[in-house]
Order: sequence, then structure tokens, then C-alpha cells
Amino acid sequence: MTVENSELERRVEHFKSVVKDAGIKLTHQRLEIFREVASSEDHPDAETVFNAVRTRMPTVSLDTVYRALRLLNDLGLVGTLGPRQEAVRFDANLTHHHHFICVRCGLARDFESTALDNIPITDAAKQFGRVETTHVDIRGICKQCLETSR
Amino acid sequence: MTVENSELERRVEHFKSVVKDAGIKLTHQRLEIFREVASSEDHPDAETVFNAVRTRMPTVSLDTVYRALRLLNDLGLVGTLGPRQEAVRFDANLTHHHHFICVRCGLARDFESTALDNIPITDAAKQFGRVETTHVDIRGICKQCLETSR
DNA sequence: CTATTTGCAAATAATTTGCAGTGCG
DNA sequence: CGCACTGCAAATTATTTGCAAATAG
Repeated sequence: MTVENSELERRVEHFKSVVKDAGIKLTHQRLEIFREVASSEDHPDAETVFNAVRTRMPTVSLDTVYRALRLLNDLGLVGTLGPRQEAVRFDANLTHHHHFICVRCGLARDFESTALDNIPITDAAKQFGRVETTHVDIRGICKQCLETSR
Repeated sequence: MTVENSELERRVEHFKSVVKDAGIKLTHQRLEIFREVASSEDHPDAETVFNAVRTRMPTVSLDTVYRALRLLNDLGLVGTLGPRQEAVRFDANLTHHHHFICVRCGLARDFESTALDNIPITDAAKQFGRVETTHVDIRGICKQCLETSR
């Protein structure tokens, strides 16, 4: 699935200006790596980006892809699907529930809300297939982190 | 943070009955590992469960913890925080958006919805700290998978 | 008893890092 | 031309697996 050209060009221009403003070098590989993520709607992982970029740029290495993706993430030019997890975390609460996630320390807490269990599913979502469950992820800063930063 | 005793006991009884019905052996280590996840509200990872169980059962090994957690997950006795990801997946769409995730093949697609951007935050969530963003994850089966299973 | 399960150690897979050569600004 | 960046190979981290000994039912 591909992003339309006008949107892609907008993203590439934004990338160039952010990179320049950050005083970071605009290398051929960084441009190709960014273009690859920015032109896909597939949420590719590092390996997938590597294989795609490699067809046009056979000398690129996998670790450069990792380094570039991390850089893009730090610059806020790309995000990741779900909060960056170090390891899989388990949950024995089997009732339908939602999560509060602290973006600073990773604290995760369940909460229940029948209102959120029943939010209306937009047609935008239904077009992709059959909907089974809806989870709301609320991201923010937990009380503990708010205090320690004061 | 600890789960109340009555709830913990209910979970342990459910665990025992599911394990028995599945014809799987109820070992000391499985019980302790399940009890650890079921009594915590912290969404521990395998290493954390291992360290906690180890204090009461010094001979337990880390790989037994991994095996038990995977078994519990397969039996539907525990869930994981976020969809099980093999690798980090990137996203160059920086607008506020939500995700449709296919639980069968992992396909992920963005969609936008001002209605979902503005769902009311319950007090239940506010008590944990300062809320920054709200993401809705819709899980289901994508069109492609629905067709191939027909 | 006997098939499952465990603990150990070694194998994988994703990701990161040290280092010497290369190229952007 | 200098320092950030790249490619290579080796290190780390989370997780899985093969195998002989231990144990639940």
C-alpha cells in the first residue's frame, strides 16, 4: 500500500528541513530510508525497510537502517506502532479493559470503562475487515514521574 | 500494586480448572508463575516474574518461566500488553490517528477519526497522572484473512 | 509407571556498539 | 579538510530449543 505522491513529497521536504535544522548530515542512505518508511502504509520493521532500500542501494547495511530509524524516531520524524517495548509484558486481567501508559517510565495500569468499551466504530475502521475488540490506550505521565520531575 | 485476595483466589481457581480441563499437568512452578502474574497489577515481563518467583522457589529457571507464560497465554489465562510484536514497526504518519490491527496476520492500518480523537477521558484514567494522548486500537480480522479462511 | 515437564546450556532473532575507512558540509 | 556517518563484525538482550533427569497423575 502506497502513500500518494503529494503527501510523500511533503513528508520528504519536512524531513529535509528538520534534519538541516538539527545540524545533522543529510546522507543518501538516510534519505532513502526515510523515503521508504514515508511512502509505505504498511508499518514496516527495520528488516523490511532494509530489504526495500537495498534493491535501490545494494551497499546499505542493516545497522545503518537501525541507526537511521532510531535517529528519525528521536527527531520525531517517525513514530512506532505501539509504545516501544523492551520485553513482552503479561496481564491476568481478562475482563475488557483499557490501559494508561506512562510514556516516561513505562508504568501500565488497567482501568475499566463501559463507556470506552462501547465507543462507536467508525466506517473508516470497518472498511479494513471484521472488528473484534476495541482498546483505548491513554498515554501520559504518571503521578510518580510528575513528582520526581518537580 | 497488588490484586485483592478474593480476586486472586478466583483467578487461581479458574487457572486450575482450565489447566485440568486441558489435560495439562499442574506443576508447582506453573502455579507459582501464574499466581505471580495474577497477583500483580504491574504487567510484569518474564524476567520480573522470574525474579519474584525465585525468592520463594530458588530452583526455578528462567526458561520455565518463559514456557509457562507462553502456555498461559495460549490457554487464554493471561494476555499481553499490546499485540505481540516480533519487531518494532515504524510509522511516518504524524497526524493524530488510530490503528486497525489484524490479529491473524499482523496487518496494521492507520485511520483518522476526530470522534475518536476526542473521546471523553474517564476519571478512572485521570487518577493515574496527566493524560497526553488517546489512541484507539481496533483489533479484528482483515479482509484478506477473512477471504483466505473461507 | 510413563508421558510431561523441568533445568541446564547452547541456539536464535532483533538490535546495539566499537572501530577504521569514507563522504557531507 | 574535519568530524559525523557508514559498513563490517562482534556484543547484547529477549526468547526459544534440544536433551537427560525429575515428577505429576
